[in-house]
Amino acid sequence: MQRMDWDDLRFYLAVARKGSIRGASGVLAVNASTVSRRIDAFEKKLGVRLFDRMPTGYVLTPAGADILESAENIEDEVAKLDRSVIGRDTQLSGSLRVTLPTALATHLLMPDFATFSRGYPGIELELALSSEEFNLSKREADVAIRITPNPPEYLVGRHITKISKAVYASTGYLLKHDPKKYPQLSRWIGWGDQERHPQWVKDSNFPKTPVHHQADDLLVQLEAARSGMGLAMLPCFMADPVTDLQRITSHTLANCGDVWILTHKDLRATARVRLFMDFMVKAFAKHKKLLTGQYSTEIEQENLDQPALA
Amino acid sequence: MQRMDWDDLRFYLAVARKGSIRGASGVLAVNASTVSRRIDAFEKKLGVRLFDRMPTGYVLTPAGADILESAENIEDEVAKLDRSVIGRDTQLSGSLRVTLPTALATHLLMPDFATFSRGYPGIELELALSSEEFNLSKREADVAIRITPNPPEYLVGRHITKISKAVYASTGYLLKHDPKKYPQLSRWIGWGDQERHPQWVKDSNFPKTPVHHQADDLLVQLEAARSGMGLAMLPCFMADPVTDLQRITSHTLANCGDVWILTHKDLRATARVRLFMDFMVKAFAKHKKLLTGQYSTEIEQENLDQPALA
DNA sequence: TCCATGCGTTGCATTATTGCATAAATCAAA
DNA sequence: TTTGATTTATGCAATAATGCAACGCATGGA
Repeated sequence: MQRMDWDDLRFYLAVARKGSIRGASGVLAVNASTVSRRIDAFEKKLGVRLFDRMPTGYVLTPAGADILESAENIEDEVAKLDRSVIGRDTQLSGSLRVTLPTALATHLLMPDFATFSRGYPGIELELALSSEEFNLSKREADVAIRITPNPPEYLVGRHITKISKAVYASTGYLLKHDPKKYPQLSRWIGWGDQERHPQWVKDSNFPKTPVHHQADDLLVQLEAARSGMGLAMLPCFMADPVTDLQRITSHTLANCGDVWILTHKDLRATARVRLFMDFMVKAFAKHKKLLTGQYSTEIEQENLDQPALA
Repeated sequence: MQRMDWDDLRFYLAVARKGSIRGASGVLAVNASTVSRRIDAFEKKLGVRLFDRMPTGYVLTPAGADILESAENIEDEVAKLDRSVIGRDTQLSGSLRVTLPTALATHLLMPDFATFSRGYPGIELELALSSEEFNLSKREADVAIRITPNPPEYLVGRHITKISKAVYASTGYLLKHDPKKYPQLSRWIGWGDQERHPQWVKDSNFPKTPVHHQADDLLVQLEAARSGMGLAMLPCFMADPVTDLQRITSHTLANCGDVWILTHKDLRATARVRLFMDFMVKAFAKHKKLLTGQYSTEIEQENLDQPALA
């Protein structure tokens, strides 16, 4: 009797989710031809067609949809097993994958990561910087630094600090414009929908200033502001160290977010995870005033470590 | 990031259960060296030693024991998935694995299996004849014919018939012995423990006849009785067709067992499973008098199809 | 219509995995 | 202690799986 290769389910799941061989080959980190051939072989072994080959890609047949739930349960259980193995690891070595927002890494923490890597060369630090959130349950990352009001209950960790934003513009822009006196003549660099006056503008100090530029990426917004395109609402930790930019309002905008450092429950006992989290808590303490926007002469010193990137 | 091969878990489970590489290689149907190498590689990938290499075999480390439960959950889910695939199969083709007690196959049903195979050449009938019970949940078999008072609830099927035993001896033996008049001078061919008068003897018509021969296999008991070694308590369907043997007591011993034909809930809609079960119900109907011990002239006709095997 | 783009499959060379035969190690019994 | 049986690990040859590059096919836009 020909037995099933459990690993085929991993291929099946990737194709089912991505809807294409190529897409699946990406997440599986193998060649597309391998995916194609293994799906074919899997269907042959089962004696059932799992996917319809549409011009647009692979779509599940009814039989293929039937097994999706089981396959996902298996995936969850494998992840759990994986965490249980890593969870009892007392070695200060091995890989450690950390996910965090791009901006925090590039504008604040990169030197700290470098220091950590230098101090613990046995730990292979991998950064997962992406707009998408990596799933700690699936062990797509071991530690997450997130900006979120309240983290999910299955993650454990510490609240680091609140984070502040303020309104910035370039020195050059402010020579030609006065948003306080003539708000309608200034321009917002915004994000999200193509509205002139979205909610966040109405809530701001300049509700009458229209949005004229769109950029979903904070780094791009910062560069746009720096080039004198208009006003931008930016996190203080990013904008304060940039000498070309200055705050328009002296006070900061609170409740912009809370920074958390988190790991999965199953990983909290893992030595290198604890070590890294403790290290980062200390590192964040150094940056606290920058993050909360309490600009002071101390910040000037920080600047030395924080060259404006990009 | 190096991802886990889910199929390694199959190897891990087999070794964990069998406690040895060699034993695992048997159930996995691969060479022992493959198992050895894959376990090594798996441990290396995880960075954890799962087994201690003891002289007596492989035993789980604490870390190895940690993942056992997850691995078993995965196995269950794979089996469920497997059944769900096969459960919607409407083709009258493919493999069909049937498990049943050896005696029923060799002494009664073999011609029926042959007829079925001839009638449906597309269905690849596999017989799993063994003393151990095959697990239908794990799809070690698709259909089971079992002698059991009440089948487990997750299996569905039909009660076929009660089965009867009687006491038999060879014609030659009865010329020299008279168990009814001199029970102590006769000898039982028994099974199980090495007792002279076990419970089943006390419950029989010849409680004073001692057990002098031991054979756990029914076929061996039958052959022993046929050779004139003594009395044997045998299923009527096996002994009645053998002309050398004759019943000592005219009445049969009821409550000896109930025959069931069973399949897993998930497989009851599968075309070839239904077909086979219906076929076997009809086949059993032909054998009913033989099974229940209602010996008659009809049995003589049956005999033509039932050459004494072994 | 033509071209550019994105996707899946196929041939071929390379790499990895497997089975077989054998060696080494351990334990039980003589 | 020796012998025999059982089990795991390793060298080598055969087999199977994989990656790469090229191709065919469909779609959408100029």
